[in-house]
Amino acid sequence: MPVQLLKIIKGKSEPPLPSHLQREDLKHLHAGLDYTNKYFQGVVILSYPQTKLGDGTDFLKIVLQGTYNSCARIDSINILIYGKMADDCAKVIRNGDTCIVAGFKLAKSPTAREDGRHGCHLEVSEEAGSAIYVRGCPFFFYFLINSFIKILSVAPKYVYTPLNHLKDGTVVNLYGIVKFFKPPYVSKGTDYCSVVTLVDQSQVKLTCTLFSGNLDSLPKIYKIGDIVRFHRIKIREYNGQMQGITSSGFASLTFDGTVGTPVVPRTSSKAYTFMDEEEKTVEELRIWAASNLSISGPAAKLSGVRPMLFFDLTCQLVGKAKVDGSSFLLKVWDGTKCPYPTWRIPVEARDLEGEKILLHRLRNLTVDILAYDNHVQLAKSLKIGSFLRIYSIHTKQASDKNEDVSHVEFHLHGGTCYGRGIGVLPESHPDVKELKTFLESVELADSQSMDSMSSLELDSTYNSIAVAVLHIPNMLFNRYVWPFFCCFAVLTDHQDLSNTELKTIRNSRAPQQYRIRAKLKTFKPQKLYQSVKLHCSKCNSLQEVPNGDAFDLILQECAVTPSNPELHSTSWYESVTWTTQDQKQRKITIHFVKHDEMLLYPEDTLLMIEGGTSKEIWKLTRRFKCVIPVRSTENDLELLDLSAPFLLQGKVKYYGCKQCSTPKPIKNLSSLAAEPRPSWEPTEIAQVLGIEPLQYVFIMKFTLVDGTGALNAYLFDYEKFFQIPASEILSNNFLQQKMQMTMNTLCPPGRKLDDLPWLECFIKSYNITDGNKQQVYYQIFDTTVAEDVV
DNA sequence: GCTTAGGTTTTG
Repeated sequence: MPVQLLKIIKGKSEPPLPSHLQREDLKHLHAGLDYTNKYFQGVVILSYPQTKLGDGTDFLKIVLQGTYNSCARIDSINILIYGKMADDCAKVIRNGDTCIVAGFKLAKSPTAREDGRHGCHLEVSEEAGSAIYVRGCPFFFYFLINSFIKILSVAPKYVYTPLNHLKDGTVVNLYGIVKFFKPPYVSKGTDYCSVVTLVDQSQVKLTCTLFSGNLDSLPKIYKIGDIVRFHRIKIREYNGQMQGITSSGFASLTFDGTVGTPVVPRTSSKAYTFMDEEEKTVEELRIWAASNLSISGPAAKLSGVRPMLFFDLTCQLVGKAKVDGSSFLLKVWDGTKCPYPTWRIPVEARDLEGEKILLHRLRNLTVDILAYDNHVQLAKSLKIGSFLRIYSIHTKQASDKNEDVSHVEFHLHGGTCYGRGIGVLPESHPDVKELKTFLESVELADSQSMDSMSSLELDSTYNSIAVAVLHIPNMLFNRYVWPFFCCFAVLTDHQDLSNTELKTIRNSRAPQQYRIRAKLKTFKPQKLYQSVKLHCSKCNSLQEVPNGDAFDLILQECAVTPSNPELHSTSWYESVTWTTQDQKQRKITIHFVKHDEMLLYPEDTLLMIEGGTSKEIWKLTRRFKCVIPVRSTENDLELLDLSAPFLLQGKVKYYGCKQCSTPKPIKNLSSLAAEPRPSWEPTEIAQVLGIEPLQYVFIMKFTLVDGTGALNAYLFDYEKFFQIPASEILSNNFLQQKMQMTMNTLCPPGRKLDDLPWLECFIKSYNITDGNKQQVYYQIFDTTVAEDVV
């Protein structure tokens, strides 16, 4: 078997390689030497399409990256494979596979000057007695390598054309804010169609007509104000205006347009570039839109519908039924009750799809929506239980025959004017999460009331639910609109204590607990970011959060030590080395920790990195679950100095206590990796690595007054007081704003003492002995800033 | 490779 697949079992190849073979390093390959008993090992980083030579011989060229040469400038070599072996290899080899090539001939590489690879290439064929052993790279690893390469490569530089610079007959990339859209619908041709009108800072509008046979490859726009990035859209002139139309290779990303929400692209494309620069563009468009476009507030609820209007409804599908050829019935609910009697469309029981019990139980909360004509096909395909946004539903008032009572009808008329149509929202959509939670609370209330109430009483319960629901859109609105947001009260947990005057507290012995009513005269530090510290719960020490420069310095120092190739690709991680494309040609080594080999998701993967900069590490944290910076020693990988974070997850750097940590071998991570679905919790990682984790904490000094006296109380808070995790505030502008707003409300700058708001909170007193002097201190506890609306 | 639609409410 000249081409053989190997498995690695406990670090050894299975079947074992012939014992006479010796491994040869890339740098020892020189023309004219004898390589009969040598083999070369490398990772496939590129394979060209299989071809035939002039004489009909099969031919395959692949590129291997050596794994023994992490310092060398040239780290890859071309392998030319001839005859049947080329055919065999083409069938099994993929990027990321480890290849062992034995019985090769060495020849001068004619392309070395252009491709920058080794000056020689290896030639192999069955006739020459060569053998190739391939160790398959698990698919997930292959996927990770590609993700990794994409993140750290110099990404192709896309140029984006402003909407006022579009020219007829060009294919361009562009950004825009969605001013109007038709959700994808079935066209009269072969494809789905979606019409999208965009606008940007140039105030110029562009209507794009997008076609695709694949519903998924059209942009995932859910509301006006979303932001899109289109690649390779063709510009044409139509009726004297520029028009966009899908061209081959069209791709799109869609973002929520709300200022302050995470910039996460919605896309069906697995391979897309999205870097800091793109994030900045989206944020700029969001800010521009917020002050230049009027984007409507929260969507309507069934409890808010009026007859004779058009509205968009976010709802869940409970039942569906065919009515006739040109109309289709959708039974939906959103947890609120329509204030008018609504029509019921009679259908045959056997035509009605949906859970009978649920349909009956929710009969007073569901409404019948009739979808016509072109919407029928899409309506038919909807899954019961899915979450929908139905655009431009028409409510019509009509009287029942022979009766005076009128009812409201819900029509989704034919055609796509005004964006009329149906969109399926993914479960991950924030509005769906919100709706789901609400629906669950309604169902719960419903099932509880079912036991004790008659059906007549049930109806009145629904009415009261509907009243409660009316407040929800306001809450939604205010979460993101800061000028209307205010926290004006401080709530406490223990309701049994009554208020104590500050004078009384100052005259009492410690330790004790009190509830107080006081004003916040002043607080320290005034620069709020200075209030964030790192705390060790074991030795109770506090320290400043190291700044980013310190981390960079440590990384630079570590990068001097090259990665030790002996430590690459073990039983529990796979390693890849990468040379940066810039002048410095730095080596970066990534060790992907294996867990369940079936897992395909970078976002669940932990990796260790050697030789990266902090910028590269942050890039990796955006795509992978955890990043641990490490360095090589002779025998093992180890953590860096504990002045550097031992782990990065999301936007948070996790530090360990220098006094209390006793770092254990990195190998201990493999025990976590062996779990079926590791959660990679920072605390668990810290534990197996022997790290005593430091926790981010807010430390502040509040000077409180109440007319009877004043006292200084310390705030020591991980999350509870501000409802903001201290760990996240340093990397999140939005949270910083929120904290500043909270403090401005508790202690408005420039306000006289009389005009300050009253706060209620808990404080406890305690004694600190310093030498022979005893002093009483006060600390705020069990207190949360309440959010409310002015 | 070509078509589909090309925003501006149905008339059930």
